[in-house]
Amino acid sequence: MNNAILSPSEDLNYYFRSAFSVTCVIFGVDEKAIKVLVVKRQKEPYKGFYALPAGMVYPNDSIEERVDTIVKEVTGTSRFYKKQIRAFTDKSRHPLGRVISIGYYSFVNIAECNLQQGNLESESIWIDLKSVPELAFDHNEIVQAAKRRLLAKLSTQLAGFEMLSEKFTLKQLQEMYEAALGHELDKRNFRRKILSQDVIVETGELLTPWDESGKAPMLYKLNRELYDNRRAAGDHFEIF
Amino acid sequence: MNNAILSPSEDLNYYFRSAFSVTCVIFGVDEKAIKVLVVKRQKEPYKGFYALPAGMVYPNDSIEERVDTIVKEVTGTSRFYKKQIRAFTDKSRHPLGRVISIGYYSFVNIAECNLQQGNLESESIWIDLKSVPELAFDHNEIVQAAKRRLLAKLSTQLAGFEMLSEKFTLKQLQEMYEAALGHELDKRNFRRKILSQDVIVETGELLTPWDESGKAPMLYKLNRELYDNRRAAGDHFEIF
DNA sequence: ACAAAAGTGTTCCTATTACACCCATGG
DNA sequence: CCATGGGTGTAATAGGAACACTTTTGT
Repeated sequence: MNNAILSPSEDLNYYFRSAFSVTCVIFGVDEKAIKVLVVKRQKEPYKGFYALPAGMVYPNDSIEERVDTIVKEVTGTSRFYKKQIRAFTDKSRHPLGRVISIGYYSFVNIAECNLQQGNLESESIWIDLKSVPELAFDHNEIVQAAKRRLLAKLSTQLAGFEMLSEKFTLKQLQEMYEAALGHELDKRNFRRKILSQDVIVETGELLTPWDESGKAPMLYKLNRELYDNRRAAGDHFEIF
Repeated sequence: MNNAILSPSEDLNYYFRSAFSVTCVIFGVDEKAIKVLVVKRQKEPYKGFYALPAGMVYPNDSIEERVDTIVKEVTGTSRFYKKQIRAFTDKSRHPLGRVISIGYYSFVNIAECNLQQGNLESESIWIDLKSVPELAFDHNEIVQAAKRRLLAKLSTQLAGFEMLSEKFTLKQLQEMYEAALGHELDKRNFRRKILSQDVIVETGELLTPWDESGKAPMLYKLNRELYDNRRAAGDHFEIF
């Protein structure tokens, strides 16, 4: 294509020949590891490859709503956090034409999910973030970018509650952090630092059922209102 | 438009009716303040409003190259840093159709710039980041996002050298940081912290010409190779 | 000799780290 | 009563913040 030979009117129309999609990196924590949701592709291109949940977006559809729809559809839960990573714009990233994709990362609680298993449309599994296989399109690059964002978020802020149940033990929170950071943390220092932020509060309930020996641990929850207000006021809940 | 009435073949084509643009938030430092480059629009829509430098992107053009072209064209320099902010995707952000814009922020040295002044195409000025007027499209939102990124970058990392000359005094570096952070810094602590990172090195030259009284200050420069290598290795040059 | 800016060390204090025992519960 | 995990405090250290004077140069 040569811009110079187009007349002004052809020119303007020519801009409106691109498409965009959204691509979701959905994170959860399980077995003390960070997992990513991938879906086996049932059709070309990249048939048989695992890929991130993604979808084309119609010109008059909202991007964010499209992401919400995809995350809900594929996980079966509507309690999740999401945030845009960036646009992925390689010219050759999609074989069907110029399709730029807006990447999002998302946190869900794996225990609350109901993956659509075994139907023709999708076969989805949680894979360990440390052993992501070769994925379709540029999805490995998107996972890498998402991983950096997850790391940056959790290593500087008190966040990621959507990967736990609404009520959680401090040990579960700590294990999520250890999985994200890739190293162990001191129990006492961790509890002190978290609780000093004043937004994680006791519920008064103990974890149940409790099969282990010893005392059942206290359940805590996020004071979401205080958290959101303080974030809106610029507080970053720095913890490391 | 109603997706339900489209046949599958019409359906696929329908995706390819969007356009995208790039929008650049170009930062510089001058008079101990962070400035943003804005251009007065000579045509509709938003004729007469100030806007960020931006441009539509053809379906087969590279986004990043388009950004480079725009930044060079509007500033007249080709020494700059740039990084994607995110995609701005509001359905109604552009009156001519569905145009999502990929936002970039950029650092340039204002002293090295040659703005295209007074021609019909553009009238561009540096405005203080603290007093940005109402801009065209969703450009105020893009400036806000860019400002947060600039703050995050400079307040956690040793960065922003592209806003200074290749050789700079530590005082100039400090004043850039003070402008970005919005508060003064202790000279001795600042120098200690910066130099302890080992990537800012003396050139042996003194700043010249030197009209002030007293001793002319030492010029320093970034050891770019070491800096890039250490960044590639995951070093974040945290300084605060 | 004086005015103006450059350049340099030390002390104090706060924040982070490292570390070990008692308690409650269920079998 | 014993095995297991939950829950708590303190001492040592390192890093950040506060702070003032001497040196150089041009007028």
